[in-house]
Amino acid sequence: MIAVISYQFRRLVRGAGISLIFAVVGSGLWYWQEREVRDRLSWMGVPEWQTTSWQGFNRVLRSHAFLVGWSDIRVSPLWVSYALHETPDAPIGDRPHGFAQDWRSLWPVISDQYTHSGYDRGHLAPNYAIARVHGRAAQLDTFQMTNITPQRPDLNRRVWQRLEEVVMDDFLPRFEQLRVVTGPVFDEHFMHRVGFTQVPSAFYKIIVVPGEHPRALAFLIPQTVRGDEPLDRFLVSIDELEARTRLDFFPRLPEDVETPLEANIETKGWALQRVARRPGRYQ
DNA sequence: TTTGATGT
Repeated sequence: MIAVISYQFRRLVRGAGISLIFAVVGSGLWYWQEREVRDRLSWMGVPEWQTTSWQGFNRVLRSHAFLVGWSDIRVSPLWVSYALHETPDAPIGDRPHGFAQDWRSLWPVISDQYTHSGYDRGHLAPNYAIARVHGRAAQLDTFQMTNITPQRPDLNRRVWQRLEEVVMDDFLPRFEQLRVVTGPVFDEHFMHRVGFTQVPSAFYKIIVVPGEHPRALAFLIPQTVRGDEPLDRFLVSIDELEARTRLDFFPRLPEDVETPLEANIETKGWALQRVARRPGRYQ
């Protein structure tokens, strides 16, 4: 009798041990692969939230060519991170007709909620840039609703479009490699929602030239723009964006590099005066 | 060829 119990017990222990090995090896592989993907799609670590406030809490959603820091509280991305490199000219895929619900958002975020809201479905990871550099599957990912935020048409179709065009037509040929972090800025006195999604009061975009001596340009653009403003009017320091978003950008950057890069607005070498007033393609 | 959307 005792012999039978002890045999079954040993079998149970052995089974548990094998399960544990699978769990450890499996999660180790997941962690290693996830870290590799994050390094490829971000720069110097994904944005971290300041632990003293709930506003920055987010979880990382991974797509083919970009990462999304998703907030279940704002029902919105807080940041989107992607990499760009020069590619030969080739036709890109057709613009898809609609926007897809993303099963990873806890609350249902549906394209219809934007209809007649007065806000565009504004891309954070841009359709054209991602399609050009990363191909069709990545392009389709940008039409997931977790990559979309409510943007006023004069921002989305004019200033934001002009900025994204300058990134692809000027900054990328000039520097060959770029890392971009972009996202919304919220104002606690402006609590309007589209569906479940909180409407941002402004948007930021940080463009980084990686390397031993990194450069960075940061923009903060309010919803209320007319559309024809010179782009350099919206330049800010990364420190200011960190104060407004309660995020810590590039947490793995060594402090002696981070301090000047994030405190200063350094425009030398970007040839901004040549592109800041370039007219948009629409309206 | 090719950069944003809307709505019929």
